[in-house]
Amino acid sequence: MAKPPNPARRSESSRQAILAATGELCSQVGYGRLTIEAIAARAGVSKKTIYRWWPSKGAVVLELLGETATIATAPPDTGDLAADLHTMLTEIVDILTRDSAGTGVISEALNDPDLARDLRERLIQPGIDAFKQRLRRAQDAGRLHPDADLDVALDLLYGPIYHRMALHLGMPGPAYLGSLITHALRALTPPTPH
Amino acid sequence: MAKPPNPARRSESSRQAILAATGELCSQVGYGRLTIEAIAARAGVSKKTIYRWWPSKGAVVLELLGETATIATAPPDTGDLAADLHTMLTEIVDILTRDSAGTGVISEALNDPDLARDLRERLIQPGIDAFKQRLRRAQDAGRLHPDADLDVALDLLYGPIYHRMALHLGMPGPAYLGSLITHALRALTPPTPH
Amino acid sequence: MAKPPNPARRSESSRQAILAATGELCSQVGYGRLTIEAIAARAGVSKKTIYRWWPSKGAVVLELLGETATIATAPPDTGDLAADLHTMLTEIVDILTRDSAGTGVISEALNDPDLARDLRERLIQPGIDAFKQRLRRAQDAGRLHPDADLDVALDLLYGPIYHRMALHLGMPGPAYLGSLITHALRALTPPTPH
Amino acid sequence: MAKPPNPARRSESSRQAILAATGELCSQVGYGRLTIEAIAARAGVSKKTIYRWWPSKGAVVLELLGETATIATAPPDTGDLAADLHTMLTEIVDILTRDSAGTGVISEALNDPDLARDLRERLIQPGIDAFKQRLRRAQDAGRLHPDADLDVALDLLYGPIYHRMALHLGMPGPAYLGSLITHALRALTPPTPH
DNA sequence: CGATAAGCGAGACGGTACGTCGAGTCTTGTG
DNA sequence: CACAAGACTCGACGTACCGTCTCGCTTATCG
Repeated sequence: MAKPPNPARRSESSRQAILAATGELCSQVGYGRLTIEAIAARAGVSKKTIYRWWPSKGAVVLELLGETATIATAPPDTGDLAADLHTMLTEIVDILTRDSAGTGVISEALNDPDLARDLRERLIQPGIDAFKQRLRRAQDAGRLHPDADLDVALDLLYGPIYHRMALHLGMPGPAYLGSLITHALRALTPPTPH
Repeated sequence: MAKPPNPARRSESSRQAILAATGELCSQVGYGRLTIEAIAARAGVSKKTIYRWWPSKGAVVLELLGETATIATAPPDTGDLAADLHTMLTEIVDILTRDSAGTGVISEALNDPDLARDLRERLIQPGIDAFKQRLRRAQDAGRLHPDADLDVALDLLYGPIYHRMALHLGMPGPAYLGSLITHALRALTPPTPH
Repeated sequence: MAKPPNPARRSESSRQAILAATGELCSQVGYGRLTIEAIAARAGVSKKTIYRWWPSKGAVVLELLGETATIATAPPDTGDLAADLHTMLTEIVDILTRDSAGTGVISEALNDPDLARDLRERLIQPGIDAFKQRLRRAQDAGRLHPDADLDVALDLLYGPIYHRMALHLGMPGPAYLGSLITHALRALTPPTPH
Repeated sequence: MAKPPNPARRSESSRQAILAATGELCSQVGYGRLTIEAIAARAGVSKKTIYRWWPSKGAVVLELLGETATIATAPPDTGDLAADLHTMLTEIVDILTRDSAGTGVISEALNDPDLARDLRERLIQPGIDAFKQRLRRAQDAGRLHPDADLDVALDLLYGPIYHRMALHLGMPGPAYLGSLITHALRALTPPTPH
């Protein structure tokens, strides 16, 4: 029945227009008030064209985020672990602070399992992999305890950001971020030999 | 113009019926598919009555959570800090796992500043206060570093839960929670004198 | 069941306030947009008080019309039949032109048999009786054909007014009214003996 | 802003279903209790589709009347003026008696200038034109006074019907209609030469 | 190289829920 | 017990978007 469209014949210009319109509207009215109807109108595109390629507005914004993001790239490695972590965390904070697209997709995904899966697979997991990769290097360099659980590390470092976002406790500034990193590393670092 | 109704004349039975209906529907169809229309119908109540006392469906569910919650109560204090933290964290995990009401309100609040404020003031802040109160006792008992920043402690302990919730990384089980607590405490504990 | 209230204890001041408010609102917003709610608010009266004494907004306006009207009084009799008819018809035209109360009640009565009955019995029938009384005098004076049907006379004289009102053909001015009277009387007058 | 829809793409089947449902409901519950909601439900049509093409329920019923009506057609001309008038007047009486659609639209139009204009232009004026055309022929044939004012004729003949409708005096039967026609013609006919 | 099938814009369609309005009823407290 | 105040249920309003569905119109393969 549901015959999937042929991606080869897809109009790239329409795709671009849709993502552009989505971005503009999202900054103007916020993710909550964003509608497919408005995106189509602003992009000069048929609603059908949007529904042909995306299952929901969340999926469109997700793709927009993927377009913009530098997240999934290789982690920075300056040799200074704390500084690199600071860079990585700051990027997430920026995304969640910049406009409502980031928090919007996260909020939508909380009620939409399909979107949640896409979000995790396309944006989150690559970021996690990069993070772990960087930490493993630090571990190899003896900077972290050799038995340190990297999942725990992930939670300790990224957790505070999402905690503060979810409960509106104020996004962490650079200094506070530094403090968090210090504490987290202390939990993961082998006791300094005296 | 918009004259606020007189709370003294409010029908308590309607309020109860609305909250009950909200709870039932939320478990049945999930927060996302919950509608004011359905709540009114199931509660045998006029939509107007709902709109008279709550600004949005999120606000209704928030009040329902507040009704149910034991969160804001005094924190447990068995003397065993790690065990008490486990109890407190488990409660949050339960709330976020039980049904879609908890995550639903959080997701809604991400796009609705008014709801976000209510959520923080009515549910979150009391919990934070209780948490800090417990930690301060531990600090006084020398269990924590005297200079430990309790905000950092909060973030390190609760952050992982919201991190995993927001990104659908799987909610932490008791064991993993224990591991997190161990790590977090290590970051907050004075170095054991050798 | 439906226990009728005791008219003796009725508050005359409330009644006055309701009718006054009705009149003012009717001129301001028109019969169509008139609501019981607004009448109660403007009159400083409980909605219940209105419903206690009147079955519908149409009934209130009807009573207001009855209060204002001079219709039911004795017909003018200057001896000049045509002039007297002109006076009587002009009064109706005035009522239907002045504000939306007159046409409003008529329009409501078209869909509300109870109101229709009240309208006819309280306002219309007395007017008809007065009209016929005047015509009968003319008949006795030989001014009309002795066999003339007064119902027909009523229809011929008043019909045009309601015709033009109902179909929005423009209410007749004094001159046109005169022409109508002339024609109607011609139909009712005995052929002049040659 | 308010972009009018493209009539070319209009669904004729929806239009038919709407008018049919309107007719059925109007006979069943009467014009007063007719609602757009019920029409949409019965017609299996979205409310939006009704609002897209009609401004109000009155407009829908008006179109239904226009669909049904034979009014605007050429007037009958059997050579017998009185008989032809009887035919024409009877048709109006029938429409106003058949169901509540006719009186309903008239009552609505009394409070809605836009509907009133549509009613007059689409239904009434063509009927008036046909009526006058027939009378002009009678005039040419010497059956009416050459100076007779056809507007007066219209008022004298149709007026009684609307008078009795508006004031609920009982719709005229065939005999009474004949009597009215006789009288009206007497007012419009040249004095018979002796 | 011309048919033909696809994506496309436009936007009408059946739906669902929205948030508001007013009707008419009911409750509470006052005089 | 009539009244002012106003909360209540009910039902309809008119609107907004949803996601689906024709329509013609490119446009880009493939027989």
